[in-house]
Amino acid sequence: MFELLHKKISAVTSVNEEDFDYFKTLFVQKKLRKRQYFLQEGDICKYQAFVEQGLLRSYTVDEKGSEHILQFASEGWWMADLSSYLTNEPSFLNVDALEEVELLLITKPLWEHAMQKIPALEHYFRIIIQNHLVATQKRLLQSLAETAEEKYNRFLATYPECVQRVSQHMVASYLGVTRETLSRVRRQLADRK
Amino acid sequence: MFELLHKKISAVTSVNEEDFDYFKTLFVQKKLRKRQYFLQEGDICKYQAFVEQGLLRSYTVDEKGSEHILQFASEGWWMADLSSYLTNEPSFLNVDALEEVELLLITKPLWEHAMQKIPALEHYFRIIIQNHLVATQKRLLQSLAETAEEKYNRFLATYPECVQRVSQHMVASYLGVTRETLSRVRRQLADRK
DNA sequence: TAAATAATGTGATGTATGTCACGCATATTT
DNA sequence: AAATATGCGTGACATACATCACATTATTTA
Repeated sequence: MFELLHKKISAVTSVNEEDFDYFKTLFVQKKLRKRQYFLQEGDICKYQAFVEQGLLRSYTVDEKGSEHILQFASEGWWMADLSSYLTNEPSFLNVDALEEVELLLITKPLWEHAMQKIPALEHYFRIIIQNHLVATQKRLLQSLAETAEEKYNRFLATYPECVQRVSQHMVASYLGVTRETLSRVRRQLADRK
Repeated sequence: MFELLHKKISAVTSVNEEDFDYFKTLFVQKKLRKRQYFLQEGDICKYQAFVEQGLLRSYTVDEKGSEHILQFASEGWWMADLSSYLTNEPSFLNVDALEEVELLLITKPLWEHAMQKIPALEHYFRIIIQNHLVATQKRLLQSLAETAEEKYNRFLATYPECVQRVSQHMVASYLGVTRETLSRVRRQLADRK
């Protein structure tokens, strides 16, 4: 049950068996049905989730009711409203399951305790947060510089597996365009072929 | 010369004097004139910079020649093309000085060596990178959800000091609108008062 | 202090994308 | 199997913002 987590950590750093055995004890398992919320706007995000199976999304809903997806998370990724998790303030994100999911949950106090006790774990999280930051910065600049078509092409190239698993409506609200615009972009691409 | 760095680290974690004395030896100092490049697109980003004095920006230039600012960094902040710094690949960002600046520079091998040797430093960087990620995620969602006027108002509220120090052209290219649009937004706000 | 450069404002016009409305096909639920 | 919800495509029209062009005012720099 912790094979994937062990594999992901080992890809970045080495944690000895004893330390990892301890780390494992800090998690609780949780399963969610498709469409079920992991977190709703306004809740305090008590847990960070490691995705063992399935697919989640985090998103905001603006005053007009439009959804804007911040992140998809499939097997091997972490998901939370980081801001709420760190500060204990109400979350501005919603997180829900796009497929049936199996999660490993850890609270902030236990997470911090583990990192403090095991420097290799702090190293692991520093690295993955850093990579996440780099990816988010690139996405921000692309969202400022690129047209709808360029964004869609880049998404296809960057997350080919994800395109198979989520609806176009989801892709559109990740890219920051309407589903109608995405539909037209797709037709233009198809016509040109 | 290292007072500000010491203060910033102490605000997050505690590093004993001996460790900090060692950490200090890993930096070289650098001064830049206004408008001088710290890094140009295509260069390898060999150094991460801690800003002791002055103001920098990082930005991309798209095919049409428009600039998109990723970040401003004033006293107490870190600046680099993180992606290039971490991977040793050519940077896609430009970084230049908006004022005369004094920087403390550290290479990646020395930075990593310090973090490996001193867990409190890895903790410090994990925290600041994490905060940076949270801020970048919020900005990304806001850039998708908000109008030009809302973005400008939020910028005013979030970075009041920065508005004093940079031109409107810079603010506009941070917000992802043209300088003309920003000028019109400002007039509407003034007229309404 | 003159000349050059950069910053800002503003009108006229263009355009990518959003909004609204509807039809059809495919899942999902009862 | 019927009823309902969900996803996707597409036309007509609206609009926020970009682009282009030029004038005015600050700020450098020679």
